[in-house]
Amino acid sequence: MKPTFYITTPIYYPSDKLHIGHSYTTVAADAMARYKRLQGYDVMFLTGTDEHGQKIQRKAEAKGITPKQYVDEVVIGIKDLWQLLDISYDRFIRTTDEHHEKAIQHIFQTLYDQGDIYKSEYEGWYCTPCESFWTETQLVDGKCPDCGRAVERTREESYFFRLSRYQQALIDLFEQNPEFIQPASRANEMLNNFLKPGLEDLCVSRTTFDWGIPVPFDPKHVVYVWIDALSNYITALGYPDEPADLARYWPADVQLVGKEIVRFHTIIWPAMLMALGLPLPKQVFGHGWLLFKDGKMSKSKGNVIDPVILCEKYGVDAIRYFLLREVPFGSDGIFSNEALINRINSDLANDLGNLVSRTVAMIDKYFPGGLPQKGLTTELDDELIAECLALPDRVAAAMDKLQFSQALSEIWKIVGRSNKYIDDTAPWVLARDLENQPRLATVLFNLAEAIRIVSVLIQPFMPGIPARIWKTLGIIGNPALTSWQSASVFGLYQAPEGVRKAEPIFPRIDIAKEIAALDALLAVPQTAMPSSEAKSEAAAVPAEPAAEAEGVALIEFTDFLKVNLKVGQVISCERVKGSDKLLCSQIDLGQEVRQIVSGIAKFYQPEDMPGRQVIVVTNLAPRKIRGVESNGMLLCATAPEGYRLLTVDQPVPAGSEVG
RNA sequence: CGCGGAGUGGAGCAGUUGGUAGCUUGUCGGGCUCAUAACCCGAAGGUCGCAGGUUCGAAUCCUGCCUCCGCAACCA
Repeated sequence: MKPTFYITTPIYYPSDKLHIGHSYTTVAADAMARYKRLQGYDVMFLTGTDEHGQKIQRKAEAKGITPKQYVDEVVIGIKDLWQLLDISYDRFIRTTDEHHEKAIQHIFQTLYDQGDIYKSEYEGWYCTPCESFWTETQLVDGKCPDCGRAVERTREESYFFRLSRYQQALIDLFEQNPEFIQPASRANEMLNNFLKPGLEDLCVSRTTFDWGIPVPFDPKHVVYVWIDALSNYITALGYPDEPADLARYWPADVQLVGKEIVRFHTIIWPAMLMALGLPLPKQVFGHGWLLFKDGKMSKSKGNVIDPVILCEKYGVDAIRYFLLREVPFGSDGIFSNEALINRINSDLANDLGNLVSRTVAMIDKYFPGGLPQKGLTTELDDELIAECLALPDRVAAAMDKLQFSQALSEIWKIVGRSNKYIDDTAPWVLARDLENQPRLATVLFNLAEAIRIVSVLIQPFMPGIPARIWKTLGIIGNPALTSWQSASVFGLYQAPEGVRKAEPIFPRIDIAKEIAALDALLAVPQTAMPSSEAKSEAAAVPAEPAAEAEGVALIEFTDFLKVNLKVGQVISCERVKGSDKLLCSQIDLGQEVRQIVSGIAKFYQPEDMPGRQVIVVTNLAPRKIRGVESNGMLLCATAPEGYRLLTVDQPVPAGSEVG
């Protein structure tokens, strides 16, 4: 029987459009799954969606459809995205699947029956209009952080999971299994921040919304995200009533998560499994984030990168290559259009693509009838051959640690070595003399062979390109030359029908032109109108339901007129005490002076503010922020470099209408 | 003193059983012409955040400090 390999991604929350960060995790998981399959493992690669909760319920209500209708639409888009990115998942779980819902009820009941879940009261501050609970620390100036109105101390009946019971077992787990959390530094974070200070029992039900799985014995409660979502990794395998796959694949070999949810996956999840008497996953890998030059990617900064657009422009394989090569898996990395294009140009077009082109061109030119297999070998060949033979093990060593970047870097050393080999052997010089034919044949044979080995080994990372290389090398449809095992042998190449010259597999990109186009495209990802270049497929592309939910609907002119905008002049400005983001300004609006609080302290100094003319929304409901009353809003552009205040290009009287 | 991460040639990064500081990209010079103005070679460029300490020897260990970033409450 084949050895098994079970790998998971988190299940994604379909309330927002997925961005490059989600793609990053999923592409990494896919590369690992493909690698293991090629090695001969019986692989189970699971991904899916976490579809319950208040936020989804509200989004659906806002659109006037049921939550289920809402998530059904979004899931179609997500699956299309995975198809676009060549994600080879074996199973896609949705927490609204009937089997999952039953399994969750079973888990909840089991934990309750054995005393791991108990009923108690959740004490907090309740805002009646918002129907929301808040903790002490979430309150703003003692008021509801959503609406600013008064909250009342309330107790809500809730079910709790006895997380505290597993504290010592978790500490032991961390200390005795350094492999459990990767990278290791994250284990310390968990130990110091959460485990050693002491674990509190976890509230695992809610009564404030009903889009969720009902607690079986108390249906006014729904199961909260912890048990509902985390359990997907076992319910997807049929737990509890169809245990065949569970027995086959559980425990998971590795569970990939972003670093922001390491805590849930290494504390709550193992505790739940302990309570259920199930083995723990062998490893949880918390990878880093893709950041921008100015920090984390987020919608509020308006710089979410759309994977769909990138794939259309550069091809899936190039994007996957960039994601896996640019940043060591586990660390944070910076995403920029320049970095992307530089990678594509130097690694893919110049190094690999050009190597294939020049090799195929020479074989075609010097041996149009086909390459003789054997020729004259010299010492110049030894190093290339030795490095090719050593490559598969190096790749395997890196992959087994999920070091995709390192694995690719090893492969590219051979690409570089091959380019150098061409210079060392100078085939065009050999070609001048018929006597050198045997030597020339060997040189080109070795090059074809090195390319063949590289093409086999890049399959996990770039699912599409290898076949194109095989076609041009004339070895497509010959499994003996393209199997994973064949990468460990040097000397297999043969192409009875000769090579076939083809278009470059990775065309070079004109940097300056592309950067400008990309910046323009990606700067407005939220709008309903894709630019002409993206339009062709964006219309057919999945992410639409989510995009709509982002509120891009057209409004009537009369709606626009509801917003009252005026030009104001800043009279004075000071920091809001105890905040590092807020400035409080007195603004002259002609008829009156307004106090307005803005989150721009990172980008503007209080002393630089007086005298500035700004655009003010004057008819916003007053709101206390950090205890300071704010009567309006200053309009800002959210540039990659930070917020930039809107202003007028010539001074105008304070209080001038904008419209 | 809330928690955590990071500071290495222009940029992005490697670099822990402490022993002459590496890679990619960029710049400059040279070579080649099979190839996607691609490829190959060479050069310039760093007191490894700062200050102490341990050591024969520290980017690497210890102490203190500085700066940046993320998380946590504040961006109407």
